[in-house]
Amino acid sequence: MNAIQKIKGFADLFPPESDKFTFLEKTAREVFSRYGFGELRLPILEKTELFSRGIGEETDVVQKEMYTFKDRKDRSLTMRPEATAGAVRALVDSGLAGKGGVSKYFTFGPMFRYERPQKGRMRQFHQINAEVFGVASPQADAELILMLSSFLTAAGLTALNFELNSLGCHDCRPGYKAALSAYYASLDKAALCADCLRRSETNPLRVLDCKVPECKAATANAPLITDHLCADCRVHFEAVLDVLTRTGLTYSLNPRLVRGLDYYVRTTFEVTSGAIGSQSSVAGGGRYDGLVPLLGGPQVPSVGFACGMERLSLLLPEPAPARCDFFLACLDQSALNDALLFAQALRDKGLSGEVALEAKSVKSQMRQAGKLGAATSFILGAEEAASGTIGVKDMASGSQTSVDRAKYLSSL
RNA sequence: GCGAACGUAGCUCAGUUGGCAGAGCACGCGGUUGUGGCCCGCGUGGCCGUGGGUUCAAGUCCCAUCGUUCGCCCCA
Repeated sequence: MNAIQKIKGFADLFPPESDKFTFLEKTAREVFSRYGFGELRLPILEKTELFSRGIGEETDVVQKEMYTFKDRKDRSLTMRPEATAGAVRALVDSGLAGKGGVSKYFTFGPMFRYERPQKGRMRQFHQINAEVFGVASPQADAELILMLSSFLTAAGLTALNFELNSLGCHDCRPGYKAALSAYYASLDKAALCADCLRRSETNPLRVLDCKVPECKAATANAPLITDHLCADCRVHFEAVLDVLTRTGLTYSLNPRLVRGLDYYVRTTFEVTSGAIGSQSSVAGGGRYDGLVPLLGGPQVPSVGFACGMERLSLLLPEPAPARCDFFLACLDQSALNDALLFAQALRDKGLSGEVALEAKSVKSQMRQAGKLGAATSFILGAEEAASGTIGVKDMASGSQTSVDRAKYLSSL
């Protein structure tokens, strides 16, 4: 029989890789709960329309990256490519959106995008998301960014860059886009790369984020969004920055920070690392005040972020091996059951360890005990089985004694 | 969707101008009665990614295909 392989861009996570994911989730839970966030568990499959409407029909994600298929009743369904649209749908669906007040949720889970895999980019990847619904204030943005920062710090990730920008709102962004288009029109046609020539029509903001040196040079003097913000947007952005500055968070302003999803307004931010290859963004987010109404709900201002677990995981050190209190070596086939029962009793007392499940040579069993880093080895052979005793060897010193099994257990 | 590199033992990788499939690690057994780490000996383990082609002969050369990796793009 031929073996069946996993599909491209999908990964099986074994320890210690899976331990890193568990650690990230545990850390996120602890930190987020200090900020009053509750866990939201969302479906992975949604109606396709949720994403095409929520993320934006013209975005790359919707145009060419979604896992979309028909179900048995011919409905178009999509494996979620991101979490925010689903979270908003859940909010509206459940009636919470109409209730007023503030809702704060985090959610973990897999996302799916049909892209060419590379370092830090999988077709199934995992995010930690947090969303705040119902507050328009800049303090909500600032608190969320601080929470993200606290989480990353708690996870031991410190060499990260925080970049912030404001994309303006539906009042001031059109004026800025017009100024930008006028600027591109004034440039020599050869000044931009082929991609950017196209983008200057389709997505003028994206040109600012191009990494091609000629484009960087050509846009060096381009008008900046931060010079075109309306008064409200400017005040909002400055309030966010004021809080972050006063907490001592190191950040940089990046007026060229453009995010690929249509729904962002005002504050946007990104956290990057220089240590994980070309997919350097480990977290990103921003304010999306228009999304809830776009998905059929009332006007509910919102702000959120997403963290890429695979990318964070690349920055995490190898976790320490699990503590091993004991290894129970069994030297005689006939004593295997007694060995297992003794190990069970030790584990019931809260100890961690392993027991021989087959009677291999003493040497190999002791080697295994050493390899596991067991603090203590127990040795159970025919002699001990008959007399109700067991050998107890301290692995660090090598000294060994014989004890009565029942008495030993009751002394723990 | 585009580009480049790479697929040989469980893992990391050698393999010459085409000529009997290799090492290290890991695993198993042993180095005098039932005791780990260091050291030593022996052993298990391979459709050389897959399918064609060239050749007396292919891991090696050619074509195709699948997969992996790193970029582009995009984003977390």
